[in-house]
Amino acid sequence: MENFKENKKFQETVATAKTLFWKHGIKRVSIEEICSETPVSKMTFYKFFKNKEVLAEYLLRELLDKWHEAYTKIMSQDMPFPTKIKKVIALEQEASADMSEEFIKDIYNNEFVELQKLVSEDRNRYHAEIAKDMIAAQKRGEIRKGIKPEFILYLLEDIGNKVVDDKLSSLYSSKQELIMELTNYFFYGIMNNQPDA
Amino acid sequence: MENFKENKKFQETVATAKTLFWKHGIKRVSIEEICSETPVSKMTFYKFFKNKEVLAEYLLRELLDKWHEAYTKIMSQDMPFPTKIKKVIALEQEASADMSEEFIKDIYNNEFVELQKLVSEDRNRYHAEIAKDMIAAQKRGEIRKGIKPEFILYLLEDIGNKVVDDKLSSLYSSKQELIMELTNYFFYGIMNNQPDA
DNA sequence: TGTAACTATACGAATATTGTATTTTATGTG
DNA sequence: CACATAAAATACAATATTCGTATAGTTACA
Repeated sequence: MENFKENKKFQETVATAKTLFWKHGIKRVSIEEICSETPVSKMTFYKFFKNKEVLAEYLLRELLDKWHEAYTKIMSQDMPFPTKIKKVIALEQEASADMSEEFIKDIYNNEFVELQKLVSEDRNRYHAEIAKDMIAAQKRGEIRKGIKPEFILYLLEDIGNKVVDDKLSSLYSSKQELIMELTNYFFYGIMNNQPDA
Repeated sequence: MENFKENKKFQETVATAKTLFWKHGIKRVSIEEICSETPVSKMTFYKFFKNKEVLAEYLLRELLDKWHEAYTKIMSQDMPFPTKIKKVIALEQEASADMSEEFIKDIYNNEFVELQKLVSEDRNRYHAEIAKDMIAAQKRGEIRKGIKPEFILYLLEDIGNKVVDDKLSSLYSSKQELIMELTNYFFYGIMNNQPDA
């Protein structure tokens, strides 16, 4: 696959797709809509991406990489642990701010198998890293001594499951809200000293 | 046409449609989606509505009637004119709060001719009424003496045009924002004593 | 049991979308 | 200029989706 990242038309196409996907989800947006909005001809589009899902994959990968980079940066900084946690939570919030319910649904729900795979693989990877950071924090006394590292990993997995739990989801008006709640619950729940809300 | 307003399935169908239309606009929502979400069979749907646009018409008429009722109520109350204006503006805001950009686009833009007709007819009707109220307010000294009644009507028409002006729209991140700005501009612009923001 | 309201299923027709092929039109670049 | 490159425009077959209707089956219930 060629690398089009410097290509102007490519960048414009990706930008349009991001706007539309974030607003309406993936299913409700057609390739032709992306093309006419950009504007770019359909032929050029297919030069860049095999199909709509591959484009969504590209965007999602971009998002996850950015998230990971920001997370690593926060964790590597020299600041109190609770401050880091707050920043990580804010990061989460920021990333999902302009994301529609529909977009998240399209990723978690149905037909886009590759996207689900991408997200779940990434989750595993990042969870391992987060767990590592948490264990290190525990050694430094920032996380309660009583918690087993395996339990932290378990909790992270569990959050992933809870996000797609319909019963729990129905208690919240949006997935973002639920994700925030779970993120808060996780980080504050394991911390040594509860910070002020 | 039969009157189904007491029918439970009818009410459920209308409720689902409202949720979906308000979120995604009209074009992006299919009849089948409304049916499976409600849930109601397609046959029953077509018993209620000839097609999607007729359903949207029903919802829009409901909305416009409610708006009008609330407006009349505010205007008939005994309170200072600036307070009324504020309430009317708040009403406008409230009505469009959970409405997506997409829904407004679908009404103003393109293919749904009947909806546009409905809105423009209503606009004329309500404009006449608003103008009447404004002229009465002017008689009571609540609106600047210098303003001609015809100018008020002209302004109201003008607002309708500005809403669909792409050049102006591009200055705002959403149609709602633009509509609010214009509504504010109109009401505050003609008032006798500028109320505190 | 009968009837009214609704569902389930199936289906043809219309539309929309996808993905590709072919031909034109710009846009540089030596 | 001439040539190469990139993109646009157009057209098109293959699918997929959506629409609207017909028919048969189910449920609720007086």
